[in-house]
Amino acid sequence: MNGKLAIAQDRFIEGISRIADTFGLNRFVIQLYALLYLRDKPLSLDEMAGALGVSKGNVSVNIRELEKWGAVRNIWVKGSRKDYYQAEPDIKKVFVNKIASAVEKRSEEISSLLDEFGRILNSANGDLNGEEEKLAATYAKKLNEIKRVRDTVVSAAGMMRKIM
Amino acid sequence: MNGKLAIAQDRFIEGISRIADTFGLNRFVIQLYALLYLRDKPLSLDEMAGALGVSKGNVSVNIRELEKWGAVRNIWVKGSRKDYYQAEPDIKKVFVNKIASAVEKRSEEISSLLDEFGRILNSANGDLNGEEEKLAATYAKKLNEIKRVRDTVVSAAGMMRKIM
DNA sequence: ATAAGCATTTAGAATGTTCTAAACACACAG
DNA sequence: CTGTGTGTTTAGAACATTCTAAATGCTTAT
Repeated sequence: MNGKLAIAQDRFIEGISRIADTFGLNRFVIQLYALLYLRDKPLSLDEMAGALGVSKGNVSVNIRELEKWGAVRNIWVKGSRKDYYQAEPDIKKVFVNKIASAVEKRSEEISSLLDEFGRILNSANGDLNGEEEKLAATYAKKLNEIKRVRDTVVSAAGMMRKIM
Repeated sequence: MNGKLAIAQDRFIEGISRIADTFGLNRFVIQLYALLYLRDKPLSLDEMAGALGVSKGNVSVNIRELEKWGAVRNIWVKGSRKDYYQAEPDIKKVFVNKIASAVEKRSEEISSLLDEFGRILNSANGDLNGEEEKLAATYAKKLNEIKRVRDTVVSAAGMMRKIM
């Protein structure tokens, strides 16, 4: 491959994975997707491992993570016994879906945490002295505030899905 | 403090920090903010360290992280030489700002990465054979696609700021 | 001046995560 | 059958992050 193209590719893959890293995504998973996305054709495990300078086992486990995201799919290549993978071409769909579904999932976790918090607060209601009553009231106020934050974030994620 | 209130508080702090962790946020920073937010009054470093079962040095460094976010502020308490900190009460503002500004920052990083990618591609333009030309064209197409994703995400973040 | 009470910094311990190389299991070809 | 080419799993090495306890340094009180 032409040297400049190779440089461009490596630079892109490196940069994009470093950025994704700051959002808690596994750096190498993103590198894998970036490679397949840029190349826009099916690659085998060995080709990916070679292109990224990494072990085959590593590729094996992380490509399946991408499959779970729906970011990548297994391709049948006639005459080869190898597994080939190709990136889902609609990157917008992949990316926005990933964000929106992460938000929705966290939102559910928060909801159930808040429910539990509320239940414990209620169950404490009988046996509180004056000072504790005040604290319990503060907690209850906070609980409602957080619900509103959750709703804002969820609705932004929904909007993102719509305008995508 | 009443046992049930303490349980509610600990459960909340633990749960919320575990959730935030999956977004790449430091778990303990979130615990600190959650504590101050729930209590809704100024606490000293020692009180925080005690409440969270953690060293004072740890609190010292992470509370300043929260200050940088604008999530917490230093409070003067008459007659005490200690530093007290209180949570910014408008959690929605804190939270939405944090998300929106993270998105904006990443967006700039992506923009400059894409610029660089484009420049290298252009500079390669002269000396490409047929096969390489095709690859370069693919790369260029991808570059534009990513720009559109970036714009979608940025505009969702902006919207979130508006509806907050 | 000296001591006491703080917050901060630091060196390194503890913990958590990611990666590799080798072992393994399976399918197919000869 | 046996060997070869695959993908997967695994044990532990390499690396990165987070935390602590102690050292430090600053400020105030006496």
